[in-house]
Amino acid sequence: MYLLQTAKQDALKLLKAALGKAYTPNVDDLEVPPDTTMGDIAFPCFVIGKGLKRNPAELATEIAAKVAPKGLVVKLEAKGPYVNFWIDAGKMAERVLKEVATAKERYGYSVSGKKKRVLVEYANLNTHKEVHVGHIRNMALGQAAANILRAAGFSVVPHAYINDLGNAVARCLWGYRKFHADEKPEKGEENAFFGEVYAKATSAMEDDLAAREEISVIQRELEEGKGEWTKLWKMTNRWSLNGLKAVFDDFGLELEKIYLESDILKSSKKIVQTLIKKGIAVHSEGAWVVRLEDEGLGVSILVKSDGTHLYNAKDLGLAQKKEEDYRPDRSIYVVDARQKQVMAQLFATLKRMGFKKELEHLSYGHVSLPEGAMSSRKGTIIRYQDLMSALEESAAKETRARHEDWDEDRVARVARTIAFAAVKFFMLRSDPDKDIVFDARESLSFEGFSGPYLLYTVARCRRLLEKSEDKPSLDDIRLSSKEAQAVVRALAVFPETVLKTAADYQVSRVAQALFDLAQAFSTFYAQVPVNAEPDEIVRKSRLALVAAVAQTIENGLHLLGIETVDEM
RNA sequence: GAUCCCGUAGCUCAACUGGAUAGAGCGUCAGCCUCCGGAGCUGAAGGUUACAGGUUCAAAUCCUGUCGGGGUCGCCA
Repeated sequence: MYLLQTAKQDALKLLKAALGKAYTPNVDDLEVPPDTTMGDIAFPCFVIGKGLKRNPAELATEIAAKVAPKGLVVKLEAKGPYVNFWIDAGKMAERVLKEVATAKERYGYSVSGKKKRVLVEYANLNTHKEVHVGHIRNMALGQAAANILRAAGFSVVPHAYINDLGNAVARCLWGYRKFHADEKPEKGEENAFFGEVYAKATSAMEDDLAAREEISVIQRELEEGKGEWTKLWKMTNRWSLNGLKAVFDDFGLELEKIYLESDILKSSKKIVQTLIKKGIAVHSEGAWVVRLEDEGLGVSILVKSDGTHLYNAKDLGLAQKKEEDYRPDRSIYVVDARQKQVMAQLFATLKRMGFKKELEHLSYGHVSLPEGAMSSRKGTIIRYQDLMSALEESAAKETRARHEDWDEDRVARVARTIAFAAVKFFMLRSDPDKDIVFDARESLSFEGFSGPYLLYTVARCRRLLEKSEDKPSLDDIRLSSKEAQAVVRALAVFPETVLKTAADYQVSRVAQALFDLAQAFSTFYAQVPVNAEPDEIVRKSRLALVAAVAQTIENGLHLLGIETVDEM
């Protein structure tokens, strides 16, 4: 058990002793006071005050007077309607530093997930389209969620589902033959190339009924898997998939499996047939649909009137395939918030099919630009490759200026890490469910609440340790300054942050906790000497603190899918 | 029209899910490198939490309404 949990248990014991049978408090009743001068743990007395028909402030005073501090709690005091508990600062520092030193790269981890198997579906990109900043948010979020669940003791299967059929693909093939026949995109340019073709095709077919009919024919041929169009598709799809896989590698995604729409279409069709037989899917206006109006979910179209299948149908096949492959306890879909209804329809349909697994839609908000929504027509899409090279270039410039003696290779390597830290942190630092405005200028600034700031903090820690002639020591820990204690406190809450986040996927909380820790450390660093401290025992204690900070920030960043550097 | 989400400092976001004095970053202003990395630190200014009611010991948070922004609503995902 981590320190803070133990301390809370100690506080609970005292409360139970004071309250007797009147009320049995649990961990959720405890809070963290807004200010450290008010202690480390707080128990509000409003609820029990109401139950006992007593004034909460009086109750708090009574409770505080009734019991004497014990265990990790060294002091308790009533302040208004709250009972506040202070944790023994010395013991806290000692235990936290030892916990970090013992657990190392697993500090913050737990076994609460009991190895339950959780599927995390994310990075659902489309072939024949481009990859842009919106997808970056998806990839960053999915990766972080998977890592955090794993840290909480779940057995996680991260995987992607690639849409490589469907109307968009047909549209793109049509445009390819019409405008770019026989062209082959250069390696690394596949996504951008198809993005352009797709955009061109879309505007060309807009007012062209004949074109729409042609595209519909193409799609049907693709679904049947034969004919000239399928031949062409096999080639372009390979190119496109290579482009997507290059992005996955570049972004550092660990996907255990990549499902392709084209592979599961067959079983999807079968499921639709079964649904029709069972009467769950019905014929309506030429299409096959599932009527979900009574659940307030409208109508889910599975098969269009031209006979081709929609994603609602294909996702059914995918769900079944995943069930066969993994028998998960829980399934999480990381999908854009705009598809809330579609996801709800999918879950509802699966339920009607008899699916009993826990299904969750981890939805995330839309990414827009300061000048408004991205639009391929207006040419305001920020492509993955373009953004990353701009960030890397900017980081390289800064790095070069700081390290004139570094060769270009080293500069590029570090710049790359900084660039990824910047973009991933930017995507993860705000509440997933909220829309965000992606300001390229801000993401290039590398200051303040940013990934590079955290890398910088780690680098400073590493240099301190490297330059020191001593090793950190845990034997006799002396950290009396308030700056050091603030750092210890920030270290102590980290495990709870991870655990909580594994439950609600609010990944931004981890980003925030790391920033709080880094800020506390920066203040400590500016105010308190480490290597220049004359007293050896104090010096070695501070070194231990520095080591713990570096370790914890690194752990947290890794959960967010961010690598660190020793120097920058 | 129906339905869902959102509205907090000039800008971008927090606020432990109903708790104590609403906090950060950017930007602005004023300081800090003869101790370890200034991608940093310290401080200041900046708020009627869109508005109006209501619920209760307590509301940025819950309810109702108004205004404003966005998403979705039968063949694109």
